[in-house]
Amino acid sequence: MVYTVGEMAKLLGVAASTLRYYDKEGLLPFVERSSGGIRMFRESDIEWLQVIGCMKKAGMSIKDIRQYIEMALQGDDTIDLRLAMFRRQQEVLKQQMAELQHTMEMVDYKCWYYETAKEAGTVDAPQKMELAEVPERFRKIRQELRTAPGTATTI
Amino acid sequence: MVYTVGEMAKLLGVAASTLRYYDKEGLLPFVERSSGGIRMFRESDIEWLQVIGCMKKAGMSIKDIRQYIEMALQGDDTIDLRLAMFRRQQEVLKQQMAELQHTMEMVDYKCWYYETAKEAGTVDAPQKMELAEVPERFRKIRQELRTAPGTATTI
DNA sequence: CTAGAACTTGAAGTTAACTTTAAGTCAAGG
DNA sequence: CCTTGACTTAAAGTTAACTTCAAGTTCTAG
Repeated sequence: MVYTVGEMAKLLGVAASTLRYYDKEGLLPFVERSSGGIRMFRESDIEWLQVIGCMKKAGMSIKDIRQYIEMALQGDDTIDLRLAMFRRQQEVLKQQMAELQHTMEMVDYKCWYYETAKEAGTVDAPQKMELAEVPERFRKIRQELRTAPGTATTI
Repeated sequence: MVYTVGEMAKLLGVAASTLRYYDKEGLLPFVERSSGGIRMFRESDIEWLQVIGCMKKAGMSIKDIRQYIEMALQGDDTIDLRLAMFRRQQEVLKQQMAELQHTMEMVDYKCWYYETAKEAGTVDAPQKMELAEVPERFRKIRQELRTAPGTATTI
């Protein structure tokens, strides 16, 4: 089974123009063409496309992804390089996860903040509350929000 | 203690031009000016800036953030709206977290894939391995990578 | 009082990742 | 054979979020 660019785009849930753009940027050198020049995506190309999609979600640029594709096409000589690349990406993702966790704590705090404000009818309630009255799990983030990053708050 | 735009930028670890841009976009209506027109950031403005930073990390656009700032300046009438906004953002973050988790699984799989390839000296080793030989925790993601999204693989 | 660093603004420039347009080509059904 | 819809390319346009530039102003230290 082979697919045209439009069919593959539909299958993956992206725009056909995106796949053409990726091709132009050298991300799809493995896609073959018909005698008339039309792209023929093979079933096995789906894996390439899924990996590209995941690398994009991991925050990698088109340029970085092309490097990976080029390495992969070079064959077994680049296994070490590719392994190193994914190991580095693992670290990047861990970092992203920690940041996301932190952002979530802030949003949780803000939800509590506005729930408290709603009950009292004014933001003065949470805003002027003593730290000791604030639920324990929000104390750290509250302190953090009120000071510049990297500013130690311990006296 | 008040800060100029350059001092505040340094404190927060961003470019001064970024703060000026945010101001131009209406994100910093609370920042006062000296008689000569120079921005004077107050200690308490740090909290606003931290919240803006967190909202950005959560993937919100400048425009969305401005809406929040405008609501906050309107006072207690918009508490409900602001609460709804952060609740929605909570959902968005949960979704992001799930995606990041999934991306991580893919990268973990790829690390295993290239470690196995490295040992064997060829990517054929992991590529052509039977599903049963693949470590259990990578089977699902391997299947997923090899098929289009939403394609059920259970026969 | 003045030099110079840091501030001000508006406008233009940058970058990444697409998307759209225009002009033309291919392929399948009738 | 011919229509029609999907394909092709190159080139231009879009968008968000900044960054840089140019010309002028303010503040601080000597």
